[in-house]
Amino acid sequence: MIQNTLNREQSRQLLKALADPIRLDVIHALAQGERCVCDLTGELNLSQSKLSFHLRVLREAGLLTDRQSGRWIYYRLQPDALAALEAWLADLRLHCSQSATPCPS
Amino acid sequence: MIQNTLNREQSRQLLKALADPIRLDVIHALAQGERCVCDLTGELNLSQSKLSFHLRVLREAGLLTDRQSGRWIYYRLQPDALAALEAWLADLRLHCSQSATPCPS
DNA sequence: TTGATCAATCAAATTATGTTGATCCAAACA
DNA sequence: TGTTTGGATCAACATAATTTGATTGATCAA
Repeated sequence: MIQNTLNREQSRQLLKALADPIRLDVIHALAQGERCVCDLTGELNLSQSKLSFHLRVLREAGLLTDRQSGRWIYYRLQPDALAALEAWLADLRLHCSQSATPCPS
Repeated sequence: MIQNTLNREQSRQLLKALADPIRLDVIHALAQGERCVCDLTGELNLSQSKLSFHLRVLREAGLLTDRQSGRWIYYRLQPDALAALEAWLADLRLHCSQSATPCPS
């Protein structure tokens, strides 16, 4: 996530990845800092394959990055992705308060 | 959406509502200002019931408000909801770059 | 090496979401 | 009133996403 203006498809990917209760738990856990997968499994009380599935969704959306160290894999939030989404949302607000021209037009 | 700090469930509702291509089209159309349902149907080339379904999802999530004027119903974006989501995202970024303590801990 | 552990992946089953066409309701106007 | 129009809703169907349990690959320690 290098650029900071998202197109519609990119924003949808991010939103879809975030729009799940388990993935939000993961996001909130990682908002406190980087974590190992084995720690997350315990902290969030998830089966290994379930957590792995959701980590993949978040990673593929660009919201997480991972690094391996020995046997362990550490995940962390990608703040750029969050910032890009914030900017996208901010843009939406700019002109939205304009009233409609009355129907029938 | 009066408060501006969302809990996990509220943010999930907003994200889930946004995470759909048709609803993003609706959001983008309304980002330019208020619109009547009949205009949106034409603009986005959607069947009436399909649009109505998606408008309801967005409305119930708190992202849209509607007003009736005669036969027509006008929808507009609720900028507070977008702002609340932005604030929620910004919070997530604050401490996320802290490194993990190495496993085994 | 061998066995144990961390984590990713896969196929099958389940659950959740979205679509379609029909029907209903309320407002407007003849 | 009766009819038309804008829009919401419903049930049946179609599609997409998630969960589960089993399997695999890689790393490390004995």
